[in-house]
Amino acid sequence: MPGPTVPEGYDKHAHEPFAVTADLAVLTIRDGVLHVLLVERGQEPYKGHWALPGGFVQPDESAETAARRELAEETGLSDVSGLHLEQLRTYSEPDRDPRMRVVTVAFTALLPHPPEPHGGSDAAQARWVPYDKAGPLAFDHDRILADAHDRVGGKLEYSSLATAFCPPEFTLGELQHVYEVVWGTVLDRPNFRRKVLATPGFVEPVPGAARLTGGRGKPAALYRAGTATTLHPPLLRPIPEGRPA
Amino acid sequence: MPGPTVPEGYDKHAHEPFAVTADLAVLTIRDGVLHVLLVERGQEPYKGHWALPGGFVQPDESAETAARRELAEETGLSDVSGLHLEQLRTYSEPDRDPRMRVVTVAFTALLPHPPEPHGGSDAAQARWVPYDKAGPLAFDHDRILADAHDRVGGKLEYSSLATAFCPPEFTLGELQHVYEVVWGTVLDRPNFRRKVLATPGFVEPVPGAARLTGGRGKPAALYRAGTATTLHPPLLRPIPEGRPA
DNA sequence: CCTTTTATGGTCAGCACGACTATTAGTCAT
DNA sequence: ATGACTAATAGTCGTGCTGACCATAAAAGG
Repeated sequence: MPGPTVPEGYDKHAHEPFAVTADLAVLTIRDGVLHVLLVERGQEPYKGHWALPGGFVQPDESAETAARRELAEETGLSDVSGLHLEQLRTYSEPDRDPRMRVVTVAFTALLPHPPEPHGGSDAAQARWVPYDKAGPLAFDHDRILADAHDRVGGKLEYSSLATAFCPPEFTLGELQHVYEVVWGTVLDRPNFRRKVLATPGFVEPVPGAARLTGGRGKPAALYRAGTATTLHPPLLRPIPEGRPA
Repeated sequence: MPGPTVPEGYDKHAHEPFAVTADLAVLTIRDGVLHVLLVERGQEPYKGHWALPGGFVQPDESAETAARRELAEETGLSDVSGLHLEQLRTYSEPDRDPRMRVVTVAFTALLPHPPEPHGGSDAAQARWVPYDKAGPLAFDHDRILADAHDRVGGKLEYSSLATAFCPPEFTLGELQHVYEVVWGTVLDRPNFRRKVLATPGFVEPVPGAARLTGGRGKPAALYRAGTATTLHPPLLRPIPEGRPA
């Protein structure tokens, strides 16, 4: 395999030092509130500021691989293979890092059950922070986080993404809670139920008359994520339109 | 501004030579068929193969800026400021370029009226190729192109993206044609009309009783793109579901 | 003048959806 | 126990969107 010398046909400008990182917007629901995983930076720049977890892509990694590796490191989870990880977009403004040229590929990760506050391996410290209170972050991470929230909120409409926030077996109430928390709305429970059950492949009941205990009220039937990835018809969020400008 | 030396807090691995490129999936409709802009590679690797247009991101550019610059160069258009350009995703597999580590940020561009076959400035030659006949492309460009098509097809449902394929003033028949060509389906004309006109902000009529000539049949009223970017409710494509696997 | 073509207008049944009420089945406090 | 409370589930009903049609208007071409 040829080394990193410049082959003919490539402009030499290509070898300006581009560093490539993978940053993660890890979202979960804790205590009924949307939370995001943040780390406190221990180095300049933005030392002491909170930031999205992430790190450099290694020479033998894809950005996806790097993101999953970072996710495992930061969350301390042993098995991140089943977690939902999705590329968000790439941020490449020349001045987004004051020190050098860093292009970051941002990812969105969704976790069902929040692993305890944990301490990342290399990161200074990592914490779950309510999405609303995720104050000014380092670099352009505020925008990345906002983009991630937008993307997730939109994908809830036409994909079965909401199940990624839920454990393997969940109740329809838990599923509805995901929509309400991410969208910041309140949904009608019977109507939500009717819609979900009428969407083929969204969820499938757990046959063994399984029921969930623990809370008050009538026990709820358990469901598993179905085989469908896209929802037809979509589950539209209430009245988000009306801003034609 | 500090030079490209490694500041403390950055892992030295960050400085493995990552080249960053911006590649474009430029789509348009010619003669009622979806076309994509391809260039023939004049250099190894993949010399003689067709590929998506693109090029290296310069040190002072964002990927978006580089993409728009490349778009102007490849299409020969003087004004690309009004064209729809959207980041698709980033492809970073370590072996996607046999020579060196190249991370590419892919973009999708939509053109209303196809500029003539043109000859790009630096590229060997550029041609409009029907989407169906865009044979095996260089690198992983087949997948990029397929991803672009998927993305565009999906965004037609819930955004006013279709107007980006149309000239500033267009008929509802032309707009419908965009949907039919991208989706590969046939739509009912009266129903399409009713739906589009009922969606606030999608299109607005050109007041000056303007009408289009040139073809057979009754002249059609002209419309402009409205102010809305997202469609509520969405314009769902017929029967694309049913594949729960 | 008649056919062809395309745009536009309208009808009608089915059903999806929102709003709402009712019932069931648990926990908890007294 | 017993009643209050909570949450899940079931059902109803009217509005409005949708798909499948049919009909008419306005041009071009023979």
